[in-house]
Amino acid sequence: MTPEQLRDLVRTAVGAAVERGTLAVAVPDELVIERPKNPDHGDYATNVALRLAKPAGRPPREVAEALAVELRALSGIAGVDVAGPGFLNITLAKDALGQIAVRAVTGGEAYGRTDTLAGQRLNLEFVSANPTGPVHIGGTRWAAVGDALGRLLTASGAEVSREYYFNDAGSQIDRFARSLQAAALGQPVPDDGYAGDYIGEIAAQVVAAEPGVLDLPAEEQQERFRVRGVELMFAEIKRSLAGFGVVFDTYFSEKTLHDSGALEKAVARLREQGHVYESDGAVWLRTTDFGDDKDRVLVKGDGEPTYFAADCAYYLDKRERGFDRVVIMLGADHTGYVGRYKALVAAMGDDPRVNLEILIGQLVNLVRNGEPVRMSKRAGTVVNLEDLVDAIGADAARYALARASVDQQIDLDLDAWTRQTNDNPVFYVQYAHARISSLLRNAADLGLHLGEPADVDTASLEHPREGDLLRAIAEFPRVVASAAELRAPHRVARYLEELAGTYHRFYDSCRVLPRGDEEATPLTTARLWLCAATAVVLRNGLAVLGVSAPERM
RNA sequence: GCGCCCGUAGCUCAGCGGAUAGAGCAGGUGCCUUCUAAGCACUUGGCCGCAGGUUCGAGUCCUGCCGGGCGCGCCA
Repeated sequence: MTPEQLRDLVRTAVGAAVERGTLAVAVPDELVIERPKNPDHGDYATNVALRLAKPAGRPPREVAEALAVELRALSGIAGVDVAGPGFLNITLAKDALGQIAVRAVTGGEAYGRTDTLAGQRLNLEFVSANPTGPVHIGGTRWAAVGDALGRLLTASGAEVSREYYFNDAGSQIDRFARSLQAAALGQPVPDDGYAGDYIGEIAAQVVAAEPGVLDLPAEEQQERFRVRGVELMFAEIKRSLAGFGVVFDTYFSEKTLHDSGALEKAVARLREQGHVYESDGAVWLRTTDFGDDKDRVLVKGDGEPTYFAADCAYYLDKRERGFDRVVIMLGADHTGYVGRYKALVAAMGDDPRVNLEILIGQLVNLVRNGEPVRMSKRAGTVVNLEDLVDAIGADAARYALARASVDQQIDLDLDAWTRQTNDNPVFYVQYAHARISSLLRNAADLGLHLGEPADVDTASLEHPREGDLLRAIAEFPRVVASAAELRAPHRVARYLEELAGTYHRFYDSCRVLPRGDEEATPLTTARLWLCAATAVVLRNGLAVLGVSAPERM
């Protein structure tokens, strides 16, 4: 029995009590089934009686007693206790709890998927690093978290499109082009330029791709470096992201907005809505009408549109492509961005609470030998995605970045994550999977197989550690659903660590395979199902995080 | 000054208003003659930053303060 099925039973019990006349309340839509920390409190607990006490006009414990009577009569329930202020502690029948293992194994990759977000069309934008250099450590965090979030949302039934917006117009790109040009000509880096070994490498590639480029007039030459450089740099970024397991549905070029006239269209629309004015030779959007700190410039005094104007056009484009919710993940250095973005959405006539969601994630600091690593883009001492992967591996990198709440700054200790010992939680989780894989291989060697679901004696799983494991497995769909809803992929990682620990403890006290000349029993088969179910959840959970589930370690 | 995030064990951090606040690491003591010891068991360690408030119930919600990070451009 899953917690969801139990919730339905509790609802049934409330209905029965109302019908019998022992309780006079409306059956609640939402009621919470939780897993008690204390094993003496049964398999599951619900606070429904505490919630219903007030509307029923009766003390919580009386309500609880009335519900307990009804619940005890239902099948699959072995016992109900009223405890504390009025909690209902529920113990499931052994076979009902054990069926979780069967459900997980037969569900396979689908176990954990729900339809809690069905019908939502989401555009999920993350990374969006400009093609002026490799994806740095901050962008790498969004790659790990954003990709995991995308998988979570999909698993919860939402229709998700992953998008990478890149700036290939404007002054940053000009500076990039001049830096490449200088490098190719053997000149020093311009004052406002980009440094780092990659500049020289890209410059050399541009020269190789366009043999005559160095003989062109300066301006034309810079243009070639700009176009080719962006192309090459972006290919590099895509390659490193792909190596990290992150691929986008759409790579959206800012330049196309400029070229298609989308910016003018967006400004015109805002003007129609009556939120645009002119001052000091510039065109402004009155974002202060929508809670922003100050109004924002759309078109500068020199006639050039701002980046913000492109944002307006980009938002409009997403909406016109049919996304009802625009989700954007940004670093903490873009916090100031939230107010103006909400305002622009409101100025467009949309509701920022419905159509927009900006997820701000805190920054990543690198630590080596206990000392913070000072990074400077200018000096080229930046640690980027590939550096991190080279140092600690893609699995560890993705896990390390995804296991922390995005609200929390990360001090990523390169030494600790380089050690690849059990300091590293990802190995703890992966090890559990490898251990099960090995066990199942050994079982097959002994001629032992899972067999048909109907033949499993799930009631034989009576050991407390088996119950712990079954309850942990049963949690997975709820963990996925809540992590998706809360936009918190790190919950999946923490859950997996808990599950792995629960499995290791089960393994330690419950022998699965027969020893020596012992015969296999129904319990042997039931435990094989339990192990296989655990492996399914570990695989599915790691898959959400984009981390491999090794068969051997 | 204003806005956002954080403050929980020696360290790094979990904790969707519920019962006795958890994990890993670090420290201590044990457990491998057969399923992976990258494991397990036991143990040491807490004014959940401070002060009020809401609630049957607050680490969790609200207000104020203290401390740390980030941001506040006709840059992108």
